[in-house]
Amino acid sequence: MDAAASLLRELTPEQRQAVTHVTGPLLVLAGAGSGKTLVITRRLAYLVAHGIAAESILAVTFTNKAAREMKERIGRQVPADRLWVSTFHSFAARVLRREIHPLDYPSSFSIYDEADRAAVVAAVARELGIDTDLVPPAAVAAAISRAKNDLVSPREFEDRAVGHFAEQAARIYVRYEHSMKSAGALDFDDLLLKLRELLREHAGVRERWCRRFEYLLVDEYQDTNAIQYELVHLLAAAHRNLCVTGDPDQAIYTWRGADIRNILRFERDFPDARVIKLERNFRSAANILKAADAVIAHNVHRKLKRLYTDAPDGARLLVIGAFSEADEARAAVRLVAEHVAEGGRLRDAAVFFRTNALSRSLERAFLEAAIPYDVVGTVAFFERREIKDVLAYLRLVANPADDLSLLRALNTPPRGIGARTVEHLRSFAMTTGLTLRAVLDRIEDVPGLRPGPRRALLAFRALLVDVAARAAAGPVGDLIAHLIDALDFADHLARQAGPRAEECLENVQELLASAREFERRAGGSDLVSYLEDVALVSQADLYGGTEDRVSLMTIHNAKGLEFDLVVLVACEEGMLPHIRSIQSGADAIEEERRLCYVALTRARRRVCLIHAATRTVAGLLGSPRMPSRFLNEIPPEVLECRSTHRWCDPLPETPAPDAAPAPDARAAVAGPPAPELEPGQLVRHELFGLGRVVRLEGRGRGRKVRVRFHTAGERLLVVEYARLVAVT
DNA sequence: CGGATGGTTCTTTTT
DNA sequence: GAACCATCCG
Repeated sequence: MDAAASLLRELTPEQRQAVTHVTGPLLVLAGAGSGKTLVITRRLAYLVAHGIAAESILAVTFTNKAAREMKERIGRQVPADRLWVSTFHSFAARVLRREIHPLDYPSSFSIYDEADRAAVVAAVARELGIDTDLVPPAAVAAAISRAKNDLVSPREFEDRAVGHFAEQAARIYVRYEHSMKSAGALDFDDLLLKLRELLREHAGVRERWCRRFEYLLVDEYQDTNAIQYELVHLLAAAHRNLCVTGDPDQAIYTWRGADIRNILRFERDFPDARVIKLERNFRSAANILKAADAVIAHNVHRKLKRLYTDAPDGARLLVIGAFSEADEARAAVRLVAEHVAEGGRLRDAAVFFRTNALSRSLERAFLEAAIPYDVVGTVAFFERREIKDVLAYLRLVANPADDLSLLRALNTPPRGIGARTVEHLRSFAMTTGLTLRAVLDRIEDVPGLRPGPRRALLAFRALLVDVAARAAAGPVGDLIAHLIDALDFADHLARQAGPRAEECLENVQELLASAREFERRAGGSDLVSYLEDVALVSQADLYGGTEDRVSLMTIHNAKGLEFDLVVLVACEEGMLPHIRSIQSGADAIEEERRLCYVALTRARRRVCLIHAATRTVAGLLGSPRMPSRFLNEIPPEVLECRSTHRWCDPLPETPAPDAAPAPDARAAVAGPPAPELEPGQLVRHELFGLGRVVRLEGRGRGRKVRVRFHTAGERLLVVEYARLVAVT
């Protein structure tokens, strides 16, 4: 029992209670920074240490990354290989692979992401001859998603439809479902819905999984939606060994169907539930906590909760007024540079923003300052065009009914199959009720094809047959490598992507590497599970290498993370709270306030809030901007206000050697030793690609190098930070 | 058919 | 500023 005893070390009495609670319902209301993750991992390890079989435990987290980390942490204390830790969506997909048969789907079903759904909606709208100006596909896609979350079937949707948009959306919804079904495809909402259907209507399946998982834990319960709520209750109904954790003040996903009431009514759902509040904050300096507390206190619809800390006040929160977004970005860079100069590491600093578009000016500024950064999920890796192109072939092989993937692969790279040919194929498919893949097999019967396209189609079919054979024979990595080769993909990218070709090719190489990595991690190379893995990665999953870089991300992506320094940009009316929320009313404003709360409580030591007086939105300079109302909600005594004109120039100097950061931090920032540089030397920069050294300037730590990059133009970089690699 | 060109229209947050 | 489109020409 030594292992079990060590699991209780260094816990507060409340934390200990939560960890040692074994049977029956448990609600852990965990304030920001109160050690929630610690409690969850310790508790799961505690269960295993007390003889509960790991495979009978299911833990649901918000991202796959959180799942992986949690599993790893537990694994350090007890054997955790057989523990199921995953997101709702991954969990659903995993169960459906084994159980979906009664719903008349193939177990190799495709998973369609948001972009795929939009494409299907657009295609369906076109088929139905619907004017996409009056009925925008994006709005229809959103309406369909909302309907699914509210358990509204296409038929019910149709019955309720009032007005042109709703009526047309209803027609599209009906046809969309049909199209998904015949493609053997599920969208994100379907994953949860189909699992719900199975558990409700197929007693055998229900019993199997309810018996299998005797202990359930759901993290971030405040952000579960109605279907997730129902799934949890279906699975826990028999044994009621259900632990949920969360914080209503950190609910930031109501816009996609999450319902805070799920967590608020837990005690009513389970009157005998044990409720444990974790209110002591171990993360933030007291001033930061005071500010966050004061802001969130303005929310009316709220369960009262008080966070406290023994930590010292720390610095005041810095509020900076900038002129423009460029000015703001420079201020952010300067703050990060100062953090490093004071001995901090880049990986302990983060810049948060409300919308993705705001990352651009920041990226430019950090690039210019040659400070390495990581952007979490701007264009998510797996949504890149070249990646989706390659994956389309794999998806098609895994699920030949997947028409969307076929259409994508059909003429990428261009092989002489144009819109007219596609129309012939589609109308033949429509009249015969065949999938496009099946139409290819009967290409001889398709009327109206000219010899050129017909030959191209035959070649395409032969390619698919070849790829399918290889898929059956070898690992996914080999398959991708073969595809890149067989498609002449490098050549294709060079033609299609122009100056970005190299970057695209690198992405494709990265895909190959990730497939190999998957083979290692999963210990197998099953194509279907690889594609599932790919489809369900979240933006946050791809973030967080071991490298020392400053993090740039949306507040939503910051959930669950913590940093010494947090810079929050665009603290303006219209951005935070966002204009759309201002327009949609009080509840939306409260969610924006929770976002602000989440942002503030990520910080351990230092918070800087920046607002700009002007900002270009959609290429246009907007009207003057007001500082965010949330800034006014912070008590002035914990604030320090500045404007950039007294403060921001001159630009940050590289710290002098004697004022240098601690050796370990410096080493981390500097990375590998700089290569010997001289004019004419060919070098590679991680972001700018290949270039040639023009000139060296200065000496010592501040030494700079001017490089003319093939694609990124000429740039002046600090040698120490630029991480140039000499190319011979 | 495919690539290039120029015009138009957006931008909240994401599993 | 970029992503998406419609249109035109080789």
